[in-house]
Amino acid sequence: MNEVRTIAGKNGRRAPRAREVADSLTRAIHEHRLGPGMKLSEDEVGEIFGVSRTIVRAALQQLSHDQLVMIEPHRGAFVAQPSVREAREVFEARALLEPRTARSAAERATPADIAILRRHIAEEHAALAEGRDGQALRLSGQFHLDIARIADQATIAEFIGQLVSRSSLVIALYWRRRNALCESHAHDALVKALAEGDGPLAEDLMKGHLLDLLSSLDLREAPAQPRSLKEALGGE
Amino acid sequence: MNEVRTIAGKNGRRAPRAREVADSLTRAIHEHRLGPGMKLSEDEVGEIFGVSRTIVRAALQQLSHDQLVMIEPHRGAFVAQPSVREAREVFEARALLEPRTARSAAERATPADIAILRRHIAEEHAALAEGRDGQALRLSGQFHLDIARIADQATIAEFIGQLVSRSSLVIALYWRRRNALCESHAHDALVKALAEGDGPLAEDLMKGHLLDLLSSLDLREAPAQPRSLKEALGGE
DNA sequence: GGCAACAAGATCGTATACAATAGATGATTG
DNA sequence: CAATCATCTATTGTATACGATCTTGTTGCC
Repeated sequence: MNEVRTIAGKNGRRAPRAREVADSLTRAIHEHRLGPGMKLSEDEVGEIFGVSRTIVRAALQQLSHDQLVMIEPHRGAFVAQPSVREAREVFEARALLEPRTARSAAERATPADIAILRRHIAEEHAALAEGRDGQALRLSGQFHLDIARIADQATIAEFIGQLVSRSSLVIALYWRRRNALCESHAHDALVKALAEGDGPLAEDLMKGHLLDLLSSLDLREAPAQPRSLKEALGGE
Repeated sequence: MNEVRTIAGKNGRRAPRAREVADSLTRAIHEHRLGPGMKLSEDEVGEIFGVSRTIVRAALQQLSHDQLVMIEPHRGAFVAQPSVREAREVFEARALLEPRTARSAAERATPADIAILRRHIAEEHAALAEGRDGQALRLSGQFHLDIARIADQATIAEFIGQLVSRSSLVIALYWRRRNALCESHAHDALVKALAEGDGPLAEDLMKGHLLDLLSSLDLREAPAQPRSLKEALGGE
């Protein structure tokens, strides 16, 4: 848990630091450097980022609102461990939101938007090629968020952002096959549809892509061993 | 602004108080006792509820995440004033989520669920009859949230809860005709469809209901005079 | 008379200190 | 030897204190 500091190095400006801490933690969760069930002690996190517990608490509350961490009263904050049921719900919500949003995005996408998407996909491929699986996963989620933003729907984008985050936890818990490459092509096809302004196709592709993602999970069994802290240390 | 204390009276238990404060404020906003643009000073709110600024800050941050209040750095927290654009986004998101959710609810609703819905509708009518418009509005929103819960979709229910809250602000800003009765019948029809387990009908009714709601707003003009604090006081 | 610079006041941002609770450790007893 | 209970430590919940920043009222100058 000691390689989380990512952004924490310089605290040159005195901007709202809680946001920074929350973002760092969110990123760490997205990249699977923090796994489900890990305890986030206020003192510990505070020391890592060089801030007071006040800031850490604010950050953890934010993450709690995004359902990324569970705060148990008088116990502490833990990275969330979505149940099978929650996992299904997350993907059902995505199925409701994302296809139609992809269609809107296709109707509005500008060449600049397409360029950004292609760049993110390229980064994702590069990360995968270099074995930085965590970053690849995060960028893969970023792609979905980009589409929502292209659709020019800030509210829906916010929801999708939360869902993508939670999906990252779901994947950490229920992922079946480790060769995650399959979905890259789905993203490529989607970008193509967006570039051509083909709304209905984009909607269909997104719907199928989400179904593929869901079917690549193993949601029939128990939480795939909810790792406790000692287990995390024991594996080392 | 001094009739907000609703729940604050007795602080007998020492449960997580930030949640209580947040809930009270949320309720006050739902009932239009706190209007868009009102300033929520930390000291003031803290004094009203008899808690420290620490608690108030946590509560305000929660509301900020729900987009119910805007926190401007070094300025303070204000009840949000959704722009025309945000107002549209809120209803577009609802249009994506609620109809399908209503369909699911129709397929799962138990007699007990229907009873709860009918009870809430009855309360809503009663509140309207007695001129307690604010509570009627809140209960009207509660109805939509109930449906999401009946659909057994906690995640989507959470989103709809946020959207309903924001809708309350939108209504405060852009409501055109004051005779709010029209929608009651829509709710009655919806309950009927749910009771009969008619999913497609429920979906259609919900879609139409949301369109009606949207069309009863005046979203063509500027923020319908974003009431400043002095205006709020001047009207009294 | 209007505008700009300055000072005073208020409010927020953060850190720290204290109180309360949960969990662990060890002793004690059946 | 196992189970239970008391104490003790570690961590969270809350309040308060201090420093930073913005707003506002005033003053002086143009």
